[in-house]
Amino acid sequence: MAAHDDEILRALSHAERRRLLVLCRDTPRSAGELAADSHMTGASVSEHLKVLRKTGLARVDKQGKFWFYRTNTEFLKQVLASLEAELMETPEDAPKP
Amino acid sequence: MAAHDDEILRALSHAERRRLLVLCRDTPRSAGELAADSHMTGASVSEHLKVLRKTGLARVDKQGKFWFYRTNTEFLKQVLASLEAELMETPEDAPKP
DNA sequence: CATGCATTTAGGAAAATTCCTAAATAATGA
DNA sequence: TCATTATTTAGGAATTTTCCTAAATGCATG
Repeated sequence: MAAHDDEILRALSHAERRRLLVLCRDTPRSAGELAADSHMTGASVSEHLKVLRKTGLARVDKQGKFWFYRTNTEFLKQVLASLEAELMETPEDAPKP
Repeated sequence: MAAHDDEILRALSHAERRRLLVLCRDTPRSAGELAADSHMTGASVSEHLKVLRKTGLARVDKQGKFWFYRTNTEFLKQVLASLEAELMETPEDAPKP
């Protein structure tokens, strides 16, 4: 977990964005569907989705008028694993090169 | 991981604060020791320590002139576990009440 | 091509974050 | 008590975040 990954953790530190990640984890969802399910404006949801995209936590698949978002589950797993490694692992736990 | 815990994740989203948590994880460290080891001002380190205190991620033990900080490892573990649960768990994984 | 729908981007205001220097507080010990 | 050391808090500037409304873009279809 390097310093430049602060951005990824900051992305995870907002409840709306975590909610979006969960919604798009198993099923791709269109931006409109996600916005409809939110207390926020479509524009605001779109901004949150942009943050998730930019950090690599979500990907978008444009199909015609619709933008389908899906969580990048593998990457998310890696992020959580390396956060845990950084914070909890004792030096001996570190894998040998 | 409830909405009000955004603050905790935001605290984790800064490299300096994660660094402080690791330094104080196994050995309590005085604020001065932590500041000496940082590229930042003592005042700035103190602010970061305040954030860690406020979120419950670290605790302080005042011994005379020195304030010894130590990471609240148990709580940190819980935070990481519940973050993972919120993001990765399928509904069936959820423990029965 | 014109219209409409889905979505994003622009612009902007309010609030929060980050970092610094300087000043305040707390504890020690001569 | 006075000076010294350890640390925090105050104050402030620069930057970022968050949310909104309004305007722009992309795509499909009559």
